[in-house]
Amino acid sequence: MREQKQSTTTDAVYELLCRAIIEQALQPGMRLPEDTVGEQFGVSRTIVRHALVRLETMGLVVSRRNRGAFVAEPSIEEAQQIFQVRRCLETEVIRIGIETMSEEDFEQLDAHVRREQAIRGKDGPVSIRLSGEFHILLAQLSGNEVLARYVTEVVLRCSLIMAMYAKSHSSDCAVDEHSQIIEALRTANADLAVSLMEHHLGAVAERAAFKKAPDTVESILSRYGKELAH
Amino acid sequence: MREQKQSTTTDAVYELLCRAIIEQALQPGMRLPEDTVGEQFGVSRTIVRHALVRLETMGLVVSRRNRGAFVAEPSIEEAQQIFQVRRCLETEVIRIGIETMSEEDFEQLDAHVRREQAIRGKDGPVSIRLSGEFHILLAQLSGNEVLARYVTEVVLRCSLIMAMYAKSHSSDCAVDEHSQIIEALRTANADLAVSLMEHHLGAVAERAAFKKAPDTVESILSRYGKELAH
DNA sequence: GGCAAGTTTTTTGTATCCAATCGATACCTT
DNA sequence: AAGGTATCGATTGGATACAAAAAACTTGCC
Repeated sequence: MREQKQSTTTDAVYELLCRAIIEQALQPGMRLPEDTVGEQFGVSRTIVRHALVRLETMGLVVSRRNRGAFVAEPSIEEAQQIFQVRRCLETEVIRIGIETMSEEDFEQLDAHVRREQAIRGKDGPVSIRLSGEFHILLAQLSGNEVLARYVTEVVLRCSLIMAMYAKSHSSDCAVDEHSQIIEALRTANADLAVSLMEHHLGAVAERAAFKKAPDTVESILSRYGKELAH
Repeated sequence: MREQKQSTTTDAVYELLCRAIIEQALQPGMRLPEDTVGEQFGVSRTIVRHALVRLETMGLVVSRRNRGAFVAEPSIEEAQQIFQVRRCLETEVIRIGIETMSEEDFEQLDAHVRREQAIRGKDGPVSIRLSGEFHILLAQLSGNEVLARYVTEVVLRCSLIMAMYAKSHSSDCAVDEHSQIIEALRTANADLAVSLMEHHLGAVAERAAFKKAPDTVESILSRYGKELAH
C-alpha cells in the first residue's frame, strides 16, 4: 500500500503464471519451456526466465539444470512441512491481528467472505484461490509485511497442494470458519481465534491428506523419486 | 544433503554477494551496479541480475526501477517485524527439533559452537555470520526444509540489521546461550528450550534496538523516507 | 551567483545470439 | 534380440547488443 513499486513486465508474467498454476490451468508436473511461455505472452525468454526464478524460490515450480522448469509436484512430506509452517505463521497472524486490527480491517475481511459466499457451491480452482486469498488478506492486515509475505507463499503452495491432492475441490466448510475467525478477532478473543484458526487449518490439511489413493503407477513412483518420473 | 542441486554461476555470485552483505563488506545503502559487480566477478550482467533478483526477494537488497539495486537498509519497523517473525519461526524449530533431533545432530551443533568459541573475543562481521549460521544449522536439523528456508532468510536479514544497528558487533553472550539451547534440546526440556530461545532472540533484538544513535544525516533521513535519501 | 533547460553519459530493461548440456533415437556389437 | 554407445536434436545457461530511462553535466539566462 505504501510502496508504489511500479511493476515491470517480469512481475506481470510472474503474476499470470502464478494464477495459472493456482487455478490448475497449469497442472503439476507440466513443463514450462521458456520460449513457449515467452511467445504466449509476447515477451522474450529473458523475462520468462526471471519470472520462473521467482516462482522457483517460492516453491511453485522446480527447475532442473538444462532440463527446464516444471510446475512443482509437492510430495506428501513436503506438503506436511508446508502445512506445519503455515499453522505456525497463521497463529502468529492471529496473535498480532488481535492487537492491531481495526474495524475497518474487519470490514475488508467481511467483504471478502461475502465474495467467497457468492460463489458458494461452485467448487473448483476459483474457490480454492479465493479461500487462500482470505488468509493472505488477513496476514496483510496484521501489519507485519514480512509475515504477510511468508504467509502468502505458504498459502499459495497450499493451494497447489489442495489442487493436487484434495479429492473434492470443495471449500464450503471453510467459508463459515472464516466468518467465525473474524468474529473471534472482533471480540478480541485470542484463545478462541487461535484455536479456530488451528482447527481450520487442521481441517484444510486433512482434506488434503486423505485424498486420492495412490492408485496409479505414476503417483506411487512420484513418492520414490521425482527425478525418475520424467 | 539429499539433493545434489548442481550449482550454477548465478548461485555462486549470489552466495558471494550474500556473504559480502552479511559481513558488511557491502554496506547498507551501497549501490550495486550490474556491470561493476559483473566485471568484478568476471561474469556478465545477466548472471548478476539473476543473483540480484534473488537477493531482492530475500530482502537483502532493494531495487528501484531504472535506478538499480542497493544493499537494503531495513528501517526500525522492518527490523522489528523481522525479529517478530524470527521468534515465531525459531520457537517452532525448537518444538520440532526436540521431537526429531538425534545425538548426531547435537554433535553437529556442538561442533559449530566450538567454532564460534574459537573466534570468541574477536568481534566483527565473521562473528555475526557464525552466530547466524548456528540458527540456520539448527533449523536445517529440524528436518523441515520449508521452515529452514524461512529461518535462513530471517537470520540473514537479522545479520544485516545487527551489522547496521548494533553498537558493538560482539556476540559473546550469544555463544553461551547457544550451548544452553543445545543442552535443553538434548534433555528434551521443551519449555526450557523455548524460553531460552526466546530469551536469546530477545537479547539479540535488544542489542540491535539500543544501538548507534542516529548521528549522521543519512541515517536520520533514512528514517523519514528512503526515496529522499538518494 | 544561482537557477533552469537542454544535452550527454551512465545504467538499467529487454531482445537476440552462441555454446554447453541433457535426453532420445538409432546404430552397432555381442 | 538385447544392451551399450554414439550421434542428433531440443532446450537451457550465459553473453552480447540495442533501446529507454534516469542522472549528471553543461550552458545560457536571469
